[in-house]
Amino acid sequence: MPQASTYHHGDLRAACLRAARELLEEDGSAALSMRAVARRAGVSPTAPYRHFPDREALVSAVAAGGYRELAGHLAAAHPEPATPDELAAVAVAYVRFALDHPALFRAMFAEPCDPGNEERVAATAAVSEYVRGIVRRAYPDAAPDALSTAVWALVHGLAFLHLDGKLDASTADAVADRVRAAVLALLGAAPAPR
Amino acid sequence: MPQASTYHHGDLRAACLRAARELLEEDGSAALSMRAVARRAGVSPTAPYRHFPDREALVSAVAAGGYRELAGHLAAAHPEPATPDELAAVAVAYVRFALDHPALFRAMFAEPCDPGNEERVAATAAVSEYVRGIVRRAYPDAAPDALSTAVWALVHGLAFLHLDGKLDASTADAVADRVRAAVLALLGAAPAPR
DNA sequence: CCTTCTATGTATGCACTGCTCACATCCTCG
DNA sequence: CGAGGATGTGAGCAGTGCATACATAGAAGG
Repeated sequence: MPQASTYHHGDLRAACLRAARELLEEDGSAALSMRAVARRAGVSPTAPYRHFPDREALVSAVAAGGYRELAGHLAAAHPEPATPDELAAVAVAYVRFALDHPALFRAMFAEPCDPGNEERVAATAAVSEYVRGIVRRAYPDAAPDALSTAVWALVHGLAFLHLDGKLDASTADAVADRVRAAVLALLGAAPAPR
Repeated sequence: MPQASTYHHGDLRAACLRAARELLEEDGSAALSMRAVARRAGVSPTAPYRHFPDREALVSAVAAGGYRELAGHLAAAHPEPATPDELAAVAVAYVRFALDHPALFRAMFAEPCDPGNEERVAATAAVSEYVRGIVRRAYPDAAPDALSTAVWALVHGLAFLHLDGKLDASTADAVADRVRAAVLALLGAAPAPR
């Protein structure tokens, strides 16, 4: 625990990430400015630049955290899904996450994932691997790449269409039903699970 | 054609949209500022505000144009798709459009489609209806809402995953093959076309 | 034809932003 | 204990969105 020494913050990097995350949740991505983060962390406007070379880097770090959080959220929905129903439950959790954290979710996908940011690349790769693993386990006889790509794309697209108001997202149940139905429809085309 | 009268531009609104579109294609969404648009249109920094109440409105108008362009692009891929293969061709065109105009595509979906902007809402509704109509025609016996939602989400998700570099988009052929395979897989689960 | 009204463009200015650079402070380690 | 590097501060620049007051021109009506 950092003592109340005025000058050095103690863990400014973490404080910046937390502040950025809060700003994102409260007022959306437009409110996520370096200076606002600094204000919220109770620090001078340029202090965050000691930990993040530029705004891009801050956003990428927040996004990376978002990926980790998403992975945890999915795992919580079902640790090792194997049946189509279990897989659909994970899909519902994915869309739920997007709807619960719209600004964060957009930050995670709005800008191109610059290959320069290793943390971010690694985090997205982890999600990708997670989905692939699930599909491989559930459908060992299918072409895993094609099927997991299709599943991820379907779920990802559903998340965005709900976010954009193209699909009614007013009740959680309706969203869940829609996502489940779409995923099960896609999986119906795959070889039946063993 | 407007004469070279210095003061009044002639059709500044259209010029702004064109300039904004160019800036988007050239340097991405960050370069799309009111002032940059004004500069490119050869007009004072605040002139565009006569035609767009704020930046949001300008972006929404550009996005609306993008939706119309996308609709045209899809129709060009196949005017009235009925078979799964034809439908897949339209899907490929959708993803192609996203990859050819990444910044525009992101502008179309990055921010929540505020229900206030009628032009934008109408434009997205048109695309939605277009997809629905295709699916209804191709699969008259399926639940049209569920199936068209699933198809759109799949294709939309594929577009974003390619945009974000999660799927290799280096060659157009590879992208097309992947999209086709995913769409045909999904459609395999639907009642066969008559 | 001349006035007036309104749409459209201009000029100025404020608050804010990302970012740079010079400086201050503190912790660590030789 | 003293040097040096890490971390924070401060002032300042260029650029932004936008509001407000002003200028201009083309159309409408006498």
